[in-house]
Amino acid sequence: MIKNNNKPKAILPRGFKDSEKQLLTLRKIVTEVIEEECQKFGFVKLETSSIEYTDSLGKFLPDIDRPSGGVFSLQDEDGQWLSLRYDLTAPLARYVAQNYQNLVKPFKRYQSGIVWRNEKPGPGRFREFLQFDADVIGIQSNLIDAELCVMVVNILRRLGLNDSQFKIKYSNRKIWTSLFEKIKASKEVESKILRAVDKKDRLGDEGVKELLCEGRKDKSGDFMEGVGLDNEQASMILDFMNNQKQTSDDIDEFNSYLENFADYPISFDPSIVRGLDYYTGMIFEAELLIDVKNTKGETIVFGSVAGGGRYDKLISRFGKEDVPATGISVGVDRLIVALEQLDLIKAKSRPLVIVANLGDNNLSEYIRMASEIRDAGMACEISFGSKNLAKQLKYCDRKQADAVVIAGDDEIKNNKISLKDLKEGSEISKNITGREEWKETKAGQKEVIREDLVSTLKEILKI
RNA sequence: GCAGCUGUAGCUCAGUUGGUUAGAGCGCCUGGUUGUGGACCAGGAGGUCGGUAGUUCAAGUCUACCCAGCUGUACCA
Repeated sequence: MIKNNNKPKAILPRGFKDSEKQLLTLRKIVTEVIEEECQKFGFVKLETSSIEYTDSLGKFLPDIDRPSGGVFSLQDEDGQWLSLRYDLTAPLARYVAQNYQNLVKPFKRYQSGIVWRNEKPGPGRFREFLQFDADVIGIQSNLIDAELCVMVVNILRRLGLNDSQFKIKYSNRKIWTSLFEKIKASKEVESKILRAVDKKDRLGDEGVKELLCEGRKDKSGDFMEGVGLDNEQASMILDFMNNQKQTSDDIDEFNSYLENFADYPISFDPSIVRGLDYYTGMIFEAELLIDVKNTKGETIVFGSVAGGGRYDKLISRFGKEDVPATGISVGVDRLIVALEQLDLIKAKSRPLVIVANLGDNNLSEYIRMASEIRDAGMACEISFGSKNLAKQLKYCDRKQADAVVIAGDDEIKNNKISLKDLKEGSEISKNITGREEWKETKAGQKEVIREDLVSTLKEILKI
């Protein structure tokens, strides 16, 4: 007996998945809506390469201990480190810096593509996923940030969400500066505070406070050290984080655009922080307000489906002068999960007709019929395997075919064909219990003359 | 990375105080049916019990270590 010991296991690395018809179709539908909306706002499509030099992606240089911390990296023949992109913004910054002279400014581009992250996958979080980005390079004004938010609302509405099912929250990085001065926070502590505030949606005010002070235990009982602030400092931060009444010059300008969109669900929320270091001004996030269930049927905190903000320093990293920039990313796959649960999108596919094969002596006729059906815009395949009709019908069932053409020697001799509406047949069969009755009923089946093949199929498929 | 939990058939799981040949449901395959999908009936395939070492007359069951998965959490440009 041959042992399997040394053969590779047919399994996928964790955090990766094969994308099958359903997902691919939905991706296409959603992406088309997003792209159309971007085009309406004057954005132009760009595709950058999947691999970049690691150092142009950011500060994550491979080192000996962690050759790829967060990113998938490999070393080129000349010793240079290359990495798969982890988002679409860093490659955009490189592209703009590289082609700055030739670009029309402001440069508005959108891009849709797979990105890779070498980190631990969680429920609904993969190491390879589809991201969508729209960015504007070269406009200082916060009006364009507001316009991006309006565009996101348009997109979500067009995908079928109503205004009670999502909201856009915005804030501005700069408003924290004065508070940090008041509580005399060092640069390092500033980062820790923002990181704690960022967890508000998941941990609530209490959780954030624990993180700001002595630390907190997670669900498994593991203890996380806190920032070490005293009670008074923590309270000031919590008050600030929940104070909806603040403003700043940036926010005023942003709002002057939004005044024209009073019915848009866009509101200020100072607890929006988003990432770190990277953003320099306005920041925004699209949050779904619906209950989303995981594969086990448990309700989960879904988090944001889109987010972005202003990053005025990203392009100057390449030794150029500062270029103002702002942009938004959409997590398309996450959005699809939500839209599917709300039953807002369905993957429609071309109706499929199968020509049953009841003998190779009729093959020429089967091929002619298949061509006619395809010419009429339907999908059609000829059964080339078993001549057993039961097996062929089982195949039709599993393939979710809509109709089957049954034409054996008798039919062809008499210029007839039998057409079976599989969806109707499946309905009829629910009321049949006996085997003989089932066989005789030929549910959903009718006989027509050969010339009526295509027209009858169109009737059955309602096209 | 840290912590908790879980590893028995493709999937979901049962398996008694350690005791003979490790089971069930679902799924899969074949036949009933070379001219009718479902249901039904009959039969069948499929397991290094996560791994290694140990305790024992005897280990799926007990012990140690390792590995993997899940969940939480940290980091996340």
